[in-house]
Formats: sequence, C-alpha cells, structure tokens
Amino acid sequence: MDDGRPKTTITPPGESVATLSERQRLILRFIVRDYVATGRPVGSKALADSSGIGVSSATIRNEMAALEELGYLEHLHTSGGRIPTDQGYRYFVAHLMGDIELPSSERLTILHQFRQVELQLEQWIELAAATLARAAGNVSLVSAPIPQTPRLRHIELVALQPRLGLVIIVTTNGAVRQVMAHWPEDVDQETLSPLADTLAQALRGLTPEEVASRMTGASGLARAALEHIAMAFQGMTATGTAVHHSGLEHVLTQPEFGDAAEAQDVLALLGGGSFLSAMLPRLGEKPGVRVFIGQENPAGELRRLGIVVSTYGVDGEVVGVLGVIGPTRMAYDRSISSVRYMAQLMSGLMADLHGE
Amino acid sequence: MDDGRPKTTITPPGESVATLSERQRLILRFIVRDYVATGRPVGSKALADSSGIGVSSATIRNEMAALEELGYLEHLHTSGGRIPTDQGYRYFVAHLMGDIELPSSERLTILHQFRQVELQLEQWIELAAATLARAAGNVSLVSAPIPQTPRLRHIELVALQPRLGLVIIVTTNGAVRQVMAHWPEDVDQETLSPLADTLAQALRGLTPEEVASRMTGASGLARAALEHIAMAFQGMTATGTAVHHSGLEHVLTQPEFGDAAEAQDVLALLGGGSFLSAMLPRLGEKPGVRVFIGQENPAGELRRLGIVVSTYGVDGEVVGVLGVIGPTRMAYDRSISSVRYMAQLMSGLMADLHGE
DNA sequence: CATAAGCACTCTCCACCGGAGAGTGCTAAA
DNA sequence: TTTAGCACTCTCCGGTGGAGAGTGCTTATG
Repeated sequence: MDDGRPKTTITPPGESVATLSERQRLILRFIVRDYVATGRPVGSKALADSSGIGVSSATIRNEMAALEELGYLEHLHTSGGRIPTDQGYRYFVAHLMGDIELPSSERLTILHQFRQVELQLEQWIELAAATLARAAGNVSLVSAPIPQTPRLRHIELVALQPRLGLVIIVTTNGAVRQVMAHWPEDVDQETLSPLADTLAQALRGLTPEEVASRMTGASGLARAALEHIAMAFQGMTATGTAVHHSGLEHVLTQPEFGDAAEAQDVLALLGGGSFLSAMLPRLGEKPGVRVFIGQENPAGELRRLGIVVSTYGVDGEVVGVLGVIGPTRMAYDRSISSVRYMAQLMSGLMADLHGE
Repeated sequence: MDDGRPKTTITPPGESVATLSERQRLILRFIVRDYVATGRPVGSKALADSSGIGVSSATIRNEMAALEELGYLEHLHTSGGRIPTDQGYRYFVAHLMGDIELPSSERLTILHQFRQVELQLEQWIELAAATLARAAGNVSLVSAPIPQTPRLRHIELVALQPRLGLVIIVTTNGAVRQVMAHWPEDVDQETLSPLADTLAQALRGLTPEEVASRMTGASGLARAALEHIAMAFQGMTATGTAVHHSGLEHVLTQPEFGDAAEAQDVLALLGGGSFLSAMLPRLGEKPGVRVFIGQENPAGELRRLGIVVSTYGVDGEVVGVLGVIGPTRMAYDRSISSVRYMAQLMSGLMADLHGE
C-alpha cells in the first residue's frame, strides 16, 4: 500500500523517520485511517482481520506496543484498543498519507461553481467557505484578502444629506471601502465632486502612511475628508478583516462533540471569528499548506482540534488565509487536498484580478 | 403580581380571555416562568411551595387539570409535572408577561457600544447581531436594510486592468455596491471617467427598472457598463440580502438541544441563512414585534422553535428585519423587549442616515 | 361549594449487577 | 521471529430495585 517515495509536501516533523519499520508504518497508517473513519479505538484483532496484513493479531499487538512506546499511539483504557497521539497524526501527515489530490471530478464541480458567480469578491469568499466546508467535511474559514502594499487609486465623495456624506476609496488592488462622514459644514454634491478630484490628484499612488502624513496643513472640509480617507485606508490593512465561515453543522456530527459542552466552546470560538486573523501572523510568509495538530496549536482552546490552513493570494499584492478546522481526529489527507486546491483556485482568481 | 391592565403590545391570539380565572392566570404565569427558567416540567407541589400562592398543592392540581383541559398545559408523561403548550406560551405573551422594557442600564450599555462604532453600516449590523444575541440570550439574526425605492445617485467606473474594471454605484439611500466588469475592449481611466459622468447624468434619479429599460440602443463599452450597473442595482433589492447571525453557542446551552441531532438541524438552518429573508414577505408591513411560537411557524423545520422578529427602518426608504430564534421554551419577555429596543435603535440610525 | 388532606398508583432517574464482547499482556511453543 | 493460548480487564448493554416526584381520586372540613 505504501509506495515508499518521500513525501515532502508537508513540513516534516522534528523527529527522525528511521525509527519505524515498514510494517510499523503500515500498521500506523491503518490505525489512523480506521480511527478517523469510525471514531472508535482500534484493536489488534480487528486490524488483523480487516487490514489484509498477513500477520496474526499477536504480532500486531507487539508492533502496537512498540508504536506506543515510541509515542505514536496511546491507550485510553487498559482494554479497548488504541488511538493515535498527536505525534501519530503528525507522522501520518508527514510520511504516510501520500500526496493526495482532490479527485478531478470534484475539482471540476468546484470550478464550475466559481464560473457561475460573476466577478464579485465577497461572493467568491462566501462560495469558497461553503465549498471548502463541503469538500473537507469540516468547518471552514476563509479570510478576505488583505492588500499588502495598497496604493490609493480613486476617491469619491458623495453627498447624502447637507452634513452627511460617503467617502469611497478604491485601491490599486481593486478593493473598495466606503465610510460615512460628517462634514463640519453644509455641503452639496457640487462642492464635493471637485474636492474629490483634487484629493484624488494629490493622493493617487500613495500608501496609507503617506496619506496619513498629508493631513497636516489641511483644514475645514478638506481636512474632514482627509481624515475619513486615511481612516478608511488604514482599515483596509491588518485587523478587522472579515472572516467567513461555513459548515458549522459538521462540528456536531463528530462523536467527540456529542456532548454540548465541547461543541459550545468551538462554536463560541468560531462565532467570535477573531481567531483566524490572530493566527495570520504566525503563518508568516511560508507558502503552502500548514497543519496544526492538537497540542501544536498556539492557543490553548484549540488543544483538541486540528487545523489545516494555507495562505492564498498574489505575492506582494494581497494575501488571505483559508483553512478548515475540526477535531484532532480528522481526515487530514482530505482536508489538506481540499485546502490546497482551494488556495490555488483563490490565488488564481486574485492573480486574474491584479496585474497579469 | 399581575397588575391587571390590558396588554396590547403584542398581537393578541384568537381565543377569548375571559375563560381563565385570575388564579388560573397566576398559576399559568408561574408555570411558564418556572419552566422557561429550569427546563423541567413543573409539578403542583413545587409550585405550591415556591410560588407563594396561599393554596395547597391539591388546589393547584385541580387548577392545573382545568388549564390542561383548556389547552394551555400538557402532560408529557403520566407523572412528572406539566409544561406549557404553544397556546400556553401564546397566552403568556399576550396577557401575562406584562409590558417589559429592557432595563435602562442595559439600554445605556448598548447605546454606548453603538456610539463607539464610527458610522459604518456593515459594522452596525454585526454589532446589532452580537448585542441582540447577548441581550436575549439566544441566537440573533439581523438582515441588512433593503432599500425600498432606491434611486441611482452616483456612478463610478474604475480601471483596474486594460479589460477589467470596477463599477461602483451609490443609491439615494446611501447604499454602495461594487461589481467587477469585463470590458469588450481595452480601456483606461481616461476613457472611463467621462463615460461615468455621462452615465451618471443620464441615469441619476432612476429606479432599477428604469435603468434596465435604458439599455436598448447602447452598444460597445457603454452597453457593457450599463449591463453591470443594472445588474448591481437589481442586486441591491430583494433577494441576496446578507443576514448576519450571532450567538450560535446559545443553542447548545439549551437542554432540549443537548443531543446533537436537533441542534444540528438548527445550525444547518442558520448556516444557510436563507430563511429569514424567506420570512420577510410574511412580515409584510405590519410594524412592531411579532412572535411565532412552535407550530405557528410557517416552515416545518421550525416547529420546535420560537421566533421573535421585528422590522426596522424608515417608512418608504429602507426596511430590514431583525430578531432572535430559540427553543419554544424561551424567555419571550426578555427576547421581545430586546428585539423591540434593538429595532428602535436601528430605525433611529437609519433615520439619521436618510433624510431627517 | 371551594379547599385541603390522605392515599394508591405511575413514571423517571439513578445506582448497581452481571454477562457478552473486545482487547491486552504474557508465556510458551513452533 | 511469529503465533497460539490464556488469564485478566474494561466497556457496553439490559434488567432490577428503590427513592423521589407528581397525579388523580376520594374523603373530610370550613
């Protein structure tokens, strides 16, 4: 079953590989697969019967004991089979699961869905979240792409009421943001339009910091407009990025969340939605899919969860994060291939959108 | 405890009031309150002890039997206390709960939170959802306000790449929508800006239908722009309205959703998010808070749920929906006062935004 | 006649028990 | 090195037997 070629797609764990015999690897793989599928600890006899390995249950017992000794399996109760440890999952992800691609039929289905949505960023993100949740069978998270080095392209001021208006800014990334603004004096559209033109001329091509630095000296209406432009522009980077999620109902199908208490934690976590963006800095620039299993997770609340995330976007232009989150006992192969494909797809869409 | 004055804030049920004696009303009220608080059926002895009514458990038993006869209570098992029927809740909402206002301390807290958010529609909606969920202790839903009779105020065309651009439209309601557009030919900003001005002149003040009707005759670039404008404008009304929800974790605290199966239905329902907008037409123009209890709900999936909703907005300008959803056994008084207050607040914000 | 007291009955909840099933570790044989 | 055998352990039901709470009915009482 194991094809033996090295798997380097996923960042390998720290410990060495050579400590496991081929048969041990085979057994570990079966255990992970079986446990992920059924959620029940797997025992030696069942494994000997179903796996097709040509050895008896006693031999498997010995190997399992060895794997436990090495830290890949654990023993919940004296009797009742074994389950993988975090380290066991990690080994599985790094060396045993193979380099799985999403089936091409599924890829086509997804692609087709995206073709149908007319070019709208928000809808892309929501669709990505929904699709990812379905493909991975888990809760999905997709952050909006954050412009990396946004420059101002366009400014528009719209009068709503005498003292209330809209400030709309467009960046070189094609991102749009609107903010409502109170004016210090009564104005109408005829006053605002020329001001917008003047400001656009003056600020075009600048970064958020540069825009903020141009504020000194201005006064009155121009000053108010500048303040709102700077505020909206700042808001487009960094924090406050919307994170869409989908597939919350998958959480409850997992037996480990059968009792409400655990599940509630997860829901509260995702409902807040703030945690993916908190994770973003940790992902840094490393490209590709990253996997965090159980204890490896930064935040304590996530100890019993597994996370598969990837950045997406265009180098130096925009960057976003997408991923799935589920119980530690999750189908990492499926999740990883789904996340990888979706990241590629979203990156492609972003590339279409910016330059090239 | 009952102040005796008529309660007319909530649409009264069909049946008459006179059939219940004062003591029966008192007992029904205690039962609803107790059952809502504890989730356990309430028996005659416990009621006699804790309620402070000066009668014995036997008397209460007789009254409870009468209330059951009349359809306000039911008997899950031969032994084990009684619980309110949908009709019992309905009577409670219409006549027994009093005209509760949200405590002013809470109102102040909420108001303060809204003051802190700088005028941004999206953020208002999210904040409203989060606040409502917390105040009512249930899952909340808030739809974005839908412009009633939107008229085009502003058009902006922005070049992103030679053949790709942004169409931004602003309506008289202050709503902004952007759509990406493919051009039939290579264009730059210098070509687009005059076109935007021309189109804005031609289309200003028109409704979505009128804009759609102006499309015949145009060709080439103008035609493409018009198509996208019409599309974006249509999309601002009716369907596709974003519905934000918050407080999903409250679902799981309810004992009736202790086993995952039920809870999963609710999550899937809310995850889809489509059902509130499906409900909107039923709410029609009737102002004020509406309550749907159990079987009264239109959709079958909601039979075991209670819904408290209200429209908000400004007459003839915009209209949105907000509400909470929870188990049939929910604190209707608290939910109703929360929803009512939040609807007032949001209506006020909308009024600030549109004329006057 | 409304209220209260007493009583037999029912039903849930929980703790306990015991057997079936599955798994383990260890020893000894092939 | 592998396997067969065996004693032991632990979980998972299904049944059982109070304890507790609630009901309906009947009877007494002001």
